[in-house]
Amino acid sequence: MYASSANISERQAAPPPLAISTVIFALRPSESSGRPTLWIPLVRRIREPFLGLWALPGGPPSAVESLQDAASRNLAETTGLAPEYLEQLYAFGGLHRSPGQRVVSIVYWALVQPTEAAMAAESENVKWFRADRLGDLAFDHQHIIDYALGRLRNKVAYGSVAYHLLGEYFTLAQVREVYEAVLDRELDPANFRRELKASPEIVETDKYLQGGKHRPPRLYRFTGLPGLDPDNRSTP
Amino acid sequence: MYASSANISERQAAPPPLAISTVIFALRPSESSGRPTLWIPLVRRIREPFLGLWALPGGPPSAVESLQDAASRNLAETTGLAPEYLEQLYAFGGLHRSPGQRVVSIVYWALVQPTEAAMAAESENVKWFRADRLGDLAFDHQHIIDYALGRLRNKVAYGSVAYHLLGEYFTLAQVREVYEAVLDRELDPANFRRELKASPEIVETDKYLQGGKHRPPRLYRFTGLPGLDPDNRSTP
DNA sequence: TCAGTTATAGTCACAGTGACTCTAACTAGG
DNA sequence: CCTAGTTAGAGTCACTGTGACTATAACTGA
Repeated sequence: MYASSANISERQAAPPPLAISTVIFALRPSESSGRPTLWIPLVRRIREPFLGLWALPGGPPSAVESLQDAASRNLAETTGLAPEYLEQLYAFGGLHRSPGQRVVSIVYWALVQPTEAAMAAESENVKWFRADRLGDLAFDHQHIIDYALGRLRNKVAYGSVAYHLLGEYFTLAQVREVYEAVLDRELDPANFRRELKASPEIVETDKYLQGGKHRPPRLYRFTGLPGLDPDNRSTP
Repeated sequence: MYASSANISERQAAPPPLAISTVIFALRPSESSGRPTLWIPLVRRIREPFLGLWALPGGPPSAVESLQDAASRNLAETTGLAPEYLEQLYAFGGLHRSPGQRVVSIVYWALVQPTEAAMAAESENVKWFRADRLGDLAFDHQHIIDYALGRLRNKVAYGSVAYHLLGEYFTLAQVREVYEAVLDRELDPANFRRELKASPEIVETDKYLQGGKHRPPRLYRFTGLPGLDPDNRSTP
């Protein structure tokens, strides 16, 4: 009775087309406050559906690259950047995500460093937006970005992922600003510093950041693993 | 320069075929100790590649069902059961997962209740195995199961997912046995009980479990949400 | 030289938790 | 009926991590 299910496994129906998309996060100073905020690059739709609207960068995976390589590639193509952190987010496969044909999207999310992000390529059809001020997006991309933001917040709160949004050297106050921007709440500077100093992945350097109007803060480095798909490091 | 990337998004190459697979967990008493252990149903391959080996239940999604519905369906087809908990695990898309054609598998993981699992359908080509004694599996399915086990452990340790492996009524000691089986270490009964009693999702009933050789323990119920894809509850 | 600002160290009270002890309530066997 | 054995379940104690807060250090700019 149930044995026939093994047959079903290999019946070939018309497979839904597959796409890879990537939510790319980087920090940029806010125009108003100057404090770091999250930004996301989007590409303009140049055909129907949703012609003219902004959408996540993406496309079909080529036959000779892994899913992660496809994500990495469309990140490079839209921004010219290499990701500091890249991880699979979720596979979205609802029936009505795209008008007309049904598409299954495997979505990745990436973090890139601000120094690079500042000089990232922009053009008529590629533009960066503040993550909290996106306007109308194509498809279900607003929903996907919300989901990615949730994951980012979760990973920042419980993991050691915030450093991938910073450069090689950073002050503890800069790390705190990243946490505050992502989690959207203020943190006690003294307690936050105590917590970071307890982490073995954060090491002191003998450099200091000069140029402020106050006592120069010490610079630190992150010595944890580079964050390329930690969930899937050994997956073929 | 980068604007052309928007074109790439829609160039149509031959898309890799898509499959949905499901890792299904249930508790059964161990033959030796009688304590609960994790079991997984597998289906026998009835064609090449890997003819005769055991594999995860799965198949292509039909054009008219969501990915989760497809997972739910092949769960019903192989075991005759409805999942108590069902969540997306990961999309595996390496180039060499399957000899010959490249396949992208979106894998779900499920928990089913032991009362049902005990009477689950078995046949020549569908059989349950202890999760820690599987033997040689087809494709990369051993790797996928290891990954699912890691996720299960993590969710048990930090979430409230263990109850979906139990029936409606359970004693606190039974919950502890589930934790011990999944996490593979012993837990202090008194402290564990204190922790559970602090959780508002676990409520006392006025029933007791009779039939032991000792003081009858009180039965409790879980009042949290049913665990059908909490990550994706509102995703189209 | 002093005011302003941030860095950095330190203190205190409290909540959560691991290890442990003690009593309650049942069954089984004589 | 009594006692030993077993698990249920309550409670204690010391330690640790953490939020709130205070105090001092080191710089800049007027």
